Order: sequence, then C-alpha cells, then structure tokens
Amino acid sequence: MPELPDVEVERRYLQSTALHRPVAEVHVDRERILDGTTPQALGRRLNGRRFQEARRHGKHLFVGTDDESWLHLHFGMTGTLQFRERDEVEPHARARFVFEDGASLQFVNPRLLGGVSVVPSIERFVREHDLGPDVLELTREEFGELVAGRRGMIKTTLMDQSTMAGIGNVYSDEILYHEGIHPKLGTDALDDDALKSLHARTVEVLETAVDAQVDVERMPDDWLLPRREEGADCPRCGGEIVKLDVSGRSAYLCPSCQPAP
DNA sequence: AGGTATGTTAATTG
DNA sequence: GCAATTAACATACC
Repeated sequence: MPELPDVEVERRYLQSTALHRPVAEVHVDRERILDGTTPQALGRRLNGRRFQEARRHGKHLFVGTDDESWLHLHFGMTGTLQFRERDEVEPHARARFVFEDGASLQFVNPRLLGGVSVVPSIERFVREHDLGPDVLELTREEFGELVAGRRGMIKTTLMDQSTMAGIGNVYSDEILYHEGIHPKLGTDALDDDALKSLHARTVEVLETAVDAQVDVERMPDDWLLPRREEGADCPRCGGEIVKLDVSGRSAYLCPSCQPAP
C-alpha cells in the first residue's frame, strides 16, 4: 500500500534493520524495475558500501550510502521491503541487496510498476520529476496557498504529486471522509477556514496511519480504510459506502457524511 | 473469465 | 498553461 504512510513505515523498517552492513552482492530478478542503470552497474556502485540512512519524499524512498549518491526506491502500486537475516528469497523480490554477514534487504514488487535507480541528489530527483513539497513538511499557510492555487476537484488536487507529494487514492479518500468533503468538490469552493481544517486533518490522518504502522487492525474504529468497499456500513452514520469514479480513479465515500457539491 | 487494484506518465481533448 | 480523460504498464486477486 505505498502512499506516504506506507513508505514512511518502510523507511523506518529499513533504518532499524539494514544500516551499516557492507553490501556484498546485488541481485536483480527483473531488469524492468531498473531505471537508468543495469544489474552490473548497480552492483559495482553498491558493493562494499553501507547503507547509512533512509529518507523519504512523498512516496519515494532514498537510501544514503558511504558516497554522495542515493539509492532510489519507488513501489508503484504494490510492494514492500523485506529484511532477512539469511538471504531467503521472498516471492516477487525484484532486487536483493545481500550484505557481507549473509543478511539481505529485498525490494519486493509483484506488479513491477515500481522502480530502482541511483540518483545524485534527492533535491535534483524532486526537481526533475516535478514533485511538490512533501505533505508533512508543509505549514498550514503553504498548504492553503498550494491548494488554493489549483482549479480542479479536491480529491484530484490532494493526489497531484506536483502540487504536494505523498497522498494517493486511499488516503485522499480517508482525509475527505473525516472532513465531510465530497471528493468532487471544486478546490476553489474551500475558504480559508476550510483549508486550515483540511490541512490539520491531512496531517492527522497521515500521522495516525504511520502510528498504526499502516496495519488496518490498528486503525481507529471510525476509519473508512478498513472497510473501503461498496455497500460497507459507514462507521460514523451507519449509511452505505458508495464508489464513485473521480478522474479515472475509484473514490469511496459516505454520501450522507460527504454531501455532493 | 473478466473486472479491479494503493502509481506514474504520455497523449489527447477542451 | 491548466485540467480532464484515456491508455498503457504487469501482475495478483476476487
């Protein structure tokens, strides 16, 4: 489930497992996931190096090594990291970073929509891929100005990575659900108070998901996410959850909690 | 078997 | 230039 909270959980997982061990081998299962590099070049780049820290920008993960470049990991629609003390290969492990002590960090990406690359700097990557600021780095004022500067539907605006980076289809639904805002509401319909409230809700939802380690079992009782399907009972009013097409993506909402514009 | 899926990008249309 | 729409990508799941 790789939106901001999912990637943040992966970042912390990597930090707590895979740092400071010299890389001995890199294995790539499917070259399609590599962007601008080859298995051989990736191996030459990483062998003997240690992972020093992991940073995140939006849905993108960056792993710093002993030199100045960064390993970039992106999951696309599916995927996780798996650390193993022994190098037991996980299903759909597309890249495996095997350490000298025999442990491995595995980039698991079943649908191959993710990617692995080496980038010279995070700032440059963000610029070249036209990513907006990370959502959790924004002040209330910055958030309000960015949203107010757009003309489309609010759900689409929240998901637009060039406006702000990190929110995807699932968490945009969650944020709008708690805010009682219909996903198709025009962004220009939000006044200053509504933008201020939307910002607070956005931060709250994303941080709550991280605190729950993106485990649906640990999410609050009044969350949409664990029952995000057509016909489910709205946890707040008992009404029926419906699915709507918004800009080609499926939006789930409660029509009585989120009245149509 | 067919529809759907948490992301991104390119092409097209208004 | 901006916004909306559609298709494509590759695979798993129901």
